[in-house]
Amino acid sequence: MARRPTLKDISELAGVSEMTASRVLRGKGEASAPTRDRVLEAAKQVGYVPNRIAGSLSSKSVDLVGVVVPSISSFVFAEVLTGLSTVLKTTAMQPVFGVSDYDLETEEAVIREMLSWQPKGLVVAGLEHTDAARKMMENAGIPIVEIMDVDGDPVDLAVGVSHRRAGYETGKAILARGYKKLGFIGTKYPLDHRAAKRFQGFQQALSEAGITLLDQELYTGGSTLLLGRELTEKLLNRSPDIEMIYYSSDTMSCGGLMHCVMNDIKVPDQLALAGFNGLDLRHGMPMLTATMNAYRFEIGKKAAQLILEHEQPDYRAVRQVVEFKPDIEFGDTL
Amino acid sequence: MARRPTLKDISELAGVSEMTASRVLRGKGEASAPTRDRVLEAAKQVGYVPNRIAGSLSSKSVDLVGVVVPSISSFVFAEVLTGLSTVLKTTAMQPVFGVSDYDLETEEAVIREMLSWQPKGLVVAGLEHTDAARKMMENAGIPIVEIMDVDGDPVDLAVGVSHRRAGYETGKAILARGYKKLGFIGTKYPLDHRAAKRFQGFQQALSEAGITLLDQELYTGGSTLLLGRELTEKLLNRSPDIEMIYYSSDTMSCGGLMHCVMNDIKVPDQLALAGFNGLDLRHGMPMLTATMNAYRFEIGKKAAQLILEHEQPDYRAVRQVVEFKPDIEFGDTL
DNA sequence: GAAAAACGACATAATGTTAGAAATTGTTAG
DNA sequence: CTAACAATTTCTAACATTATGTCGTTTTTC
Repeated sequence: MARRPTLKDISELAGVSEMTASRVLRGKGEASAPTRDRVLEAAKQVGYVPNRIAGSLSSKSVDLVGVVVPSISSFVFAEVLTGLSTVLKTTAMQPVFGVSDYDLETEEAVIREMLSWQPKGLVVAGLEHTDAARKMMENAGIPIVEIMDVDGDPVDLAVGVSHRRAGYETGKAILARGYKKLGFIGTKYPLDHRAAKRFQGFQQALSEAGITLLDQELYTGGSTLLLGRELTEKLLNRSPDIEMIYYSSDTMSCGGLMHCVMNDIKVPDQLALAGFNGLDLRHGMPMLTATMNAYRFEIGKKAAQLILEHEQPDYRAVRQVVEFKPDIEFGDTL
Repeated sequence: MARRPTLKDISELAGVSEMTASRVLRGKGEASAPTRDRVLEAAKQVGYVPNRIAGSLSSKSVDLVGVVVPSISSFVFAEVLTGLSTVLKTTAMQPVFGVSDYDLETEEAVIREMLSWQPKGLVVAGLEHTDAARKMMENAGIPIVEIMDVDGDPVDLAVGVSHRRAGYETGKAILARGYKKLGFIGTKYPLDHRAAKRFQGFQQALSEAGITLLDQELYTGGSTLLLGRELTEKLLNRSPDIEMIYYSSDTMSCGGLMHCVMNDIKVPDQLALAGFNGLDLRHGMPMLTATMNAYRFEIGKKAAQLILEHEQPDYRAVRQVVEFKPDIEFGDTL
C-alpha cells in the first residue's frame, strides 16, 4: 500500500458513498448505527488519516491560528506561546508558529507564508512591520492581534503593555527611592523595539527630574546570566560611583546580582538593581530582584481569546487595544 | 473587496490565463517579459496572497515538517526547535509545532493532526508513544524522526543521546572521584521517560559498585531554580551526611548551588553537585556546575537534515539511528 | 527556404474533501 | 394499501490551484 488511503477507499470497503463516510468520520449529520460501525471499522482497518488539505479547500475553513514571534529560545515568547496554547487547546483551533529572528524582512516572509494557509487569525509580536507586511495584514480579512506592545498604531487588535510607561514608571520609582547615580544595561538590537521604548521611558523620567544617566552598557544578541555578570562588572569598573543599575531584562539583572554575590557587593545598599519581565528565574536567586511583570502568559491567553471572539466569515478590523498595566515589584534589590 | 483575490482575479486583470499567472508567480517555466510584468503588477495591485491549501492539494506536495514536543516553555525543547529552524530556514520547508504536554493521548491527537496536513516529515520527541500513534507513523510514508532518546525501538529514524548511558557514566564518574554518600533529586513525571532512564543508568552504576543511594527527593512538574534550592535544603536536612547530589536537570543543580551559596556550604568540598543538559544558565552561576551536554541544538539540526535527506515521493522507513555520545563536564562542582 | 527546435500561452483534467440538494428508504397514520 | 413524513444516503458541484499535453508562433539550423 504505497498510496495513502482516501475516503474513497473507505467508502468502497464499507459499501457506502464517500459523502456518508465523510459525515460519519466527522460526526456531522445522522447515520444509522450499522453504517457508522462499518465506516469506522473500515477507517480503522486501513489506518485512515483524513487529508485536511482537501477538507479545508472544500469547506473553505481552516482551524489554524498563525503565530509569529521573533524567537522561541527566549523565555519571554515561550510563555506567550504557552498562554496561547492553553486557550486554543480547549477549542478545535491549532496554533502554527513562525519565527522572524528579529528581522522585519524575515517577518514579512513568514507572515505571507502564514496567511497563505488562510488561518482563522494571526498573532504577531510587536507593532513594527514592513509596509508590505502591514498591508497584507490589513487585507487579510481575519483578526490580527499584535502582542506585547501597545505603544504605536496597531493594524487591528493589540494586547500588551506600554513599554514606554514601564520604563517611565520604573524610573520614577527609582528616583523616588532617592537613587541619583544611575546606570543602564540593555540591548542595542536595532529591532528590539520594546527594549528601546523602555529605555526611552526611563530616560524621560530621569530628564523630568533633571538627572542624567551616569553610564551605560549596550549589547547585541540574547540576554544571559553570564552576560549580565560581565557587563555589570565592566560598568562598575568604569563608573564605580553607580548606585543603581536598570537592566532591560531580568536575566541580565539576575546576572548582575550574581556579580554582586560573588564580589561581596551589598545589595541594595551598595548597589541596587532592577530589571523587566517578571521572570520566574528571579525566585531562585539569593535575593528577589526588582522587576515589572510583562504579563506574558496573560497576553498569550488574551490574544487567543480575542481571535476566538472575533472569528467570523466576513471580518473587518475592529481596532481594539487591551492594555495590561504592570506595577513595579520592588523585591529585595531596590 | 470582501473576498480574497484569487488567481482568477489576477488573470482577468492581466488578461492572461490562470495557468500563466500561476507560472509567473511561482517563477516556474518561461514567460515573456511583458506578460510577466502585467501579472506581477496585477498581483501587487490586488494584494494577492497565494492559497497554499489549493496549491498543495493540486501539486500533492506540502513544504511542511511537523514537530511534536512535550513542552515549549522548557529550554530543552526550545533549543531543539531552534536547531531545527536553523536548518529548515535554508530551504523552502517550514516547521509546524505541536505540543503534547507530556501526555501520550494528547501526543496521539497532535500527531494525527500533523499527519492530516500531509507533511514532508515528522519530528517527535521520545520513543514512547501509544500504539495508535506508532501505527500512524509507521504508515505515514514520510520520514519520521524520533529525537532526544535512543534507548528503545524507533519507528524509523532516531537522533539523540542514550540517557541510560548518560546516567550510568555520570554515576561511574562520581564514584571514581570517591563520593559514596549520594543523593538524587529528580522528576517523578510518570512520562518523563528520559529522566527515568538517566536515573536507571545512575542506579546501575551504583549497584555495580555495591553502593546504595542514601536518599532522594522526587517532584512533579517543571524544573525551576527555586525548586532546586528548596529540595536541596529538604534533602540535606533529612540526610545531612550526603556528600554529593545528582540532579535530573541543570536548572535544579543550579538551584542547589544557590542553596549552597546562601548557606555557606563549600562546593565541592562539603557538597558536590552534578546535573544534566548542559544548560547555558550554568555559565552565569558563581561556580560552573558539573553536567553532561544533551546536544539539544545538534539534535534539532540533525533531525532536520535527516528529513531533508530522506524526503522523496515513495518513502519507506530506513531505521537509522544517530547517537550523540556526551562526555561528562566536571565544571567546578565535582 | 524548409524542417526542426524552442517558446509562450492556453485548455483540460485532476487533487480529496465537503456543502447543499436530491433521491431513496423506512415508518406510520388513515 | 397509499400518502405523508422523517430518516438516511447519495449525487453533483464546487474549492483554488497545478501538471500535463497541445497548439500556434517564432527562432534556429542546415
